[in-house]
Amino acid sequence: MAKQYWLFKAEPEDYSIELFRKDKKTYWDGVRNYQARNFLRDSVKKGDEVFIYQSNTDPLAVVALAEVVKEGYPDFTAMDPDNSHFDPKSTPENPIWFMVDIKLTKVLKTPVLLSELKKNPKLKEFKLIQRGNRLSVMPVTATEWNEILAMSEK
DNA sequence: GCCAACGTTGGC
DNA sequence: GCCAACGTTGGC
Repeated sequence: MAKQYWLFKAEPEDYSIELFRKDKKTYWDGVRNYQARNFLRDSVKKGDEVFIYQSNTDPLAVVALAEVVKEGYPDFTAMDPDNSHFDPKSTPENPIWFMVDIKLTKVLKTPVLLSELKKNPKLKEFKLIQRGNRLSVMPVTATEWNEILAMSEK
């Protein structure tokens, strides 16, 4: 299958890029939205590339690139009562929530700001900038991927 | 199965 | 802090 591209959102309070820089590799836990879950469980494949986007912070921007190193498997934080993402409905026999593992490929020298993405006419269709979008895992087309990368290298 | 109420997300 | 958008819940 051809390589696919994704965008993962993170709030720096939850998981910052500084921490990712230290970890190098991490499990992407805490996704509690069914549409995003379906992507993680069914569509995100090993070798796919991922934009890491920081939300609810300043600046709002795509800040790093990552690569999927392990495909969807049950999110164990949903089964840990002490975890803030605990969901009693998810059990080892019947897990509801899924995660993938990613490794850091590159921290962008110049983050691509949300405000810049919105200004780019080529990215009019990009899901992230659509009004009301709340998905924390979303597909990115190859065209969008390349365009956004190019914006970072200026 | 409908839909109002409620909670959360996330930009501003 | 506000609020629009949208997902989820629960009464009927």
